[in-house]
Order: sequence, then C-alpha cells, then structure tokens
Amino acid sequence: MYRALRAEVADVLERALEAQELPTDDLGIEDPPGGVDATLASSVAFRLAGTLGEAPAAVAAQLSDEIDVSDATYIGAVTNAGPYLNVHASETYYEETLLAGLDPTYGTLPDRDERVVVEHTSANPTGPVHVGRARNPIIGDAIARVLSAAGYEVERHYYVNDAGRQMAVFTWAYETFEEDDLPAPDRAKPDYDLVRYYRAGNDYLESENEQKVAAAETEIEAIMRGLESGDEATYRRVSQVVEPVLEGMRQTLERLPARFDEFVRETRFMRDGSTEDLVQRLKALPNAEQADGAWQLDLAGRGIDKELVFVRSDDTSLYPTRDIAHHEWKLRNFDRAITVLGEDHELQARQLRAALDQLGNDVSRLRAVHYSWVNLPGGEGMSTRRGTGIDLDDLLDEAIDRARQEVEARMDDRLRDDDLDEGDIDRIAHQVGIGAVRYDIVAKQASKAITFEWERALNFEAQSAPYLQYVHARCSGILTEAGREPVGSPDADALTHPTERELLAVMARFPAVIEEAADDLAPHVVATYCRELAETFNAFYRECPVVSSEVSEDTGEARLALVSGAKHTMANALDVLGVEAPESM
RNA sequence: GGGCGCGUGGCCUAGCGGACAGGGCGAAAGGUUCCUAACCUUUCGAUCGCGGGUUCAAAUCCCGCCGCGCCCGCCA
Repeated sequence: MYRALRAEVADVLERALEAQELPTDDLGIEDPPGGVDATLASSVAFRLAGTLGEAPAAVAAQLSDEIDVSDATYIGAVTNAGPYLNVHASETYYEETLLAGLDPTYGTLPDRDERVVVEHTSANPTGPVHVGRARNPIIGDAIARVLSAAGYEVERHYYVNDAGRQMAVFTWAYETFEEDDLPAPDRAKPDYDLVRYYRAGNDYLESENEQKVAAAETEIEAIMRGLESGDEATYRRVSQVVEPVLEGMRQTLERLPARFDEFVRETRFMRDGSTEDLVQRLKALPNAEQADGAWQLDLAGRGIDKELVFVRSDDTSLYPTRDIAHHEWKLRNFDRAITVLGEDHELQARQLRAALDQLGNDVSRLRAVHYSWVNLPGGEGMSTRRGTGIDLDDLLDEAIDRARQEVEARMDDRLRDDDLDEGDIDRIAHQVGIGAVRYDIVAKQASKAITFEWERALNFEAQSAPYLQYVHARCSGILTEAGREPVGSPDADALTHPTERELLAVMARFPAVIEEAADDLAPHVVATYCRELAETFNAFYRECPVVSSEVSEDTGEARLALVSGAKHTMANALDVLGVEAPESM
C-alpha cells in the first residue's frame, strides 16, 4: 500500500506544481520523522521558495490548497505544517493493508521474469568454515532470499576453487604426510580430518630447508600442470581431497541454513576449453602485453594501476583468468549476476569487471557486494591455514546450548500453560540459537567491520533474533487462543487506537522495504524493519487485548485480522533474513 | 607511498541532504489477579573523528587532516 501511496503522492504533487508551471524534478517526498502525524511528507516548498521569492511556509500553504486529492485512493488529506507538506493516508489505505496482511505471502512482490544468480561463500575447500567466513553465506543467503521475495528467479551458486596452487599444495600434502604424525581432528568430519594435512603441508613449506621445499615445489607444480592440461588422473587426485572437504563444509553451511543450487567447479572452465578460448581473446586485446614471459592486461586506462596477469610464464592460467570465463558463463545463462565477496577481493573484482567489459560483455548486469572482516578481539584475523579462528560449527553448537539453557531457565516462571515438551525445547533452542547468530550478522551493514565476541553474538535480548521471534510467537499464541482464523473481510474502521493505526502503517511499508532491500542488495534494511515492526507490535500488544470478553465483536475481529497480518509480515521478514519464526517459545 | 572502505553517547548500531540524530547494551527506578515479562514504561548519557567549504538546510555532499581495516603476488 505504501508504494501505491507514494506513487499517488508523486502524481498529485506533480499535477499541482505543473498547474503553477513550477519544476517537478525534485518532489522532496520523504518519511516524516517520528512523532509527526503523517504517513508521508514533502519538503518541496523549500526548493520552490527561492524561485517564487516567498517563504517556504507560504509556499507550502499555497500548495496544500492547490493539491487536489479528490481522485486519490490512498491519500486522505494533504496538510501543511510550517514549510512541510504532510500526507495523511486514507481509510482505504488502512483497510487494504489490513486485508493484504491476511495473505500468508504478504510482502512478496510479483514475479518479474528475470533470472539472477547469487554467488556467495565460494570459500576454498581447504578446511572447516570459520566464523570469519560465515559472514559471506549469511549475507549471501539473505540477498538470495530478498531477491526471491522481490520476484526474481534466483539461483545460488558456490564457486569451488578446485584448481590452482592451494589445491595442488593440499593434494601434495595429503599424499605425502602420514596420519600418525598429525594431531587428532577436532571433529569427526572430513573437513576437520583433511585440514590437518593442509596445515602440515603449509608448515613444511614455510619451515623446511631449501632443498626439501624445492623438491616439494616440483611435485606441486606437476599437479598444477596436470590440472591445466586436463589430465584425468591429476583431476582425480585433487578431487579426493577437494570433494570430502567440500562436503564437510556443505554440511556446516546447511546448519545456517545456507543451501546451494549448484557447486560450480573451477576446473569445469579448464576442461571445457573456455579458459583456453578466453586466453586467446584476451591476448588479442590492444592492451594485452607480455612481461617476463607472462601475459597481462594493462588496465591503467581504466583507472586500475595493477595489471591483470592472465597467463603465467610457464603458460598456465591463473585464478582470475578462469574466473573471467566463469563470469562469461554466468552472463550467458542469467540476466543478472551478483557476487558476495570479502573486502580483500575489491581490486580483483574491479579487474574482473574491466576485463569482462573489454571483452564486450554487458557488465551492468554484474554486481558485487563486499563485506568487511570479522576479527577476533585483539585484532587477530581468522585463518584456516594457520588454524586461528572460531569454527562455525563451534559457534552454532554454543549458540544452541546457550539457547537451550535460556529456554529451560524460563520454563519455571512461565505464565503460559502450554506444556512444552522435550521436542519443543529442542526446536526452540535451534531456532533461537541459530537465529541469533544469523541476525547478529545480517543486521549490520556489510561494509562495517565486526569484532567477534561471544557475549554480543549470543545475546538473546533486545535487538536480537529472539526479540523478533517472540513477537511472532505472541501472534501465534493469540491466534491459538482465539481458536479461529480471522474472517475474510475485517473492518479497519474498528481499529481506532493509535497503536493499531501505527501497526497498520508499519505493515503497509513492508513490500516497499523488500523492494528497497532488493534494489540495494542490502538485507540489513529488512533487519531494521523487523525491529520497528516488533516495537510497534509490542506497543499494540500492551494496549489492546484481542481475545477478551471486554472487547466488542467488531473490534475483536479486526484485531484478530491485525494480529494475523503482523504475524505474516514478521514471518516473511524473518524468512528473508533466514531466521526461523517459531509458533511458540 | 597509492587505492578502496569505515569512524554516530562508556560499548554496539540505524539514519547517508530536510522537522527535536532513532534503537539496543549498560546504569537507576517501576510494571505480571488480564492474549507468553526472551516484554513494556520512565530516567541517565552524543561538540555525529578533527578542520574548512557548498547549501535556505550537512551526521548525510565536496576538500584537507587524523585513526582503524583491507588491498597493491606469474596466491586465491
């Protein structure tokens, strides 16, 4: 409703300005600050005051007279408050919002026949997923979800780096070291098992004498050349390391849950010849040049100081080369391609974009979202190779444990008499624990750095997932208590309490929030919205009984519809964030 | 050194050109015979890193500086 109202306001304002032959390029439509009794506002009067030579307040008064709302559906009235124009929503606005909320899919935008691929996580299959990496699947999955809610057809991809030097080192280490010489794995999972070889291999290369390292390097290079030439035997050797580790990582990500439609392996673009073909096209570009036997693209003309090396002097390709082939493939198969990357990939992403552009691809269909680092207190980073960092599995286990303790602690002084059983406690512990971790990460702008702290990540009160989930559970509780579904034609007139109107007004904005989050690839705006919705609902909850003998039938019916709408809105908003919405907690 | 990003009460965070900078944590006080108190109410607390500039209007845009992060590999 909000989106329709906004469009209507623009229309009405434009007509009023045109009638007075005033410019309509900047209508200054905005959300009024809290405490102002209006649904939308405009500050056009400021802009026109100069050209008209009158005070803004006078212009606003004049405009509010000029504006004709008689044809409008969602605008009730336009008044002026000093220099501002305040738009008040019509009764229809509230009525239609109440009605729309009854739809369990409320907030989902119409299909738009556009295929989008969201690539996220894509962590090298070297070992267990740690918390530093977890920001990627949580943000990536939320972006995929918000795009899906916004009507796009979404596919989620994990790009697997199963070629290249790191994998060659890993394969060599796996074939070289004896299990007896390694520490016991932290968990009985393939990623925890195999990462020990990876760490041992890297240690060896860093600490052994020159001769031994040189011998190892020879073996590693042989593996890389085997991959490059498409040698089946080499591919199988690497696969026996990559695939189990990837499976272990997939299992951990599944817990979030972050699921993928496809794991796209890098070797695919070597084996199908597309990398080779690409290299020929890159070499033919005017700014391609050879330096010390290697081939590179000089991107200075595009404002990038660093050359993009795409063929080594030994004639093998590099990760960025294959990634260009990968992205051409994405652009062939999808209308838009979005990649979620760490801030350390910023330069690489710019180079990739520039190269793709030069090759004649439409790079406007490409977008990258970069997120900042998750550090440990004290500033230490998380590294799979060095074994520093907190494993995501441990964080999730701890989150669930603490959530379970909370549930059990609250059982004793619980007011509601609904006999939660063991299964419920387990369910709630998972929903709350995992939800808290996800929300803590998704609620923050991706560009802000995060310092990981247990207490903060696992705080279950106030601005956290459980606070929002609780609202959903409260709605469910009321609907259960009522013992029936709201009727199909509720009467918004019966909702006269300010908290009721406010709740409807917040609900009305939900589709616009989804649209904005999708346009900006910013799921955190949905997180912020959830908080507002929760606060507004709690105010209503405090003031307005729904299932009570003191409430008239009409009012009770309308409130039941309102609760149903709030429940659907919260459920769908949480779903976009990947946070579960419990029926009880 | 260069490039990109970030800097909002003790801590975390929203806002990123318009009406008194919203929340939360924390601290203090209150609220449950009534739909779940993982809740709500009140109080405390901010030169929006610093200095200039643009504008009727700047946390928001521009310039400079400071601090922090990331990047500047024939690694990925």
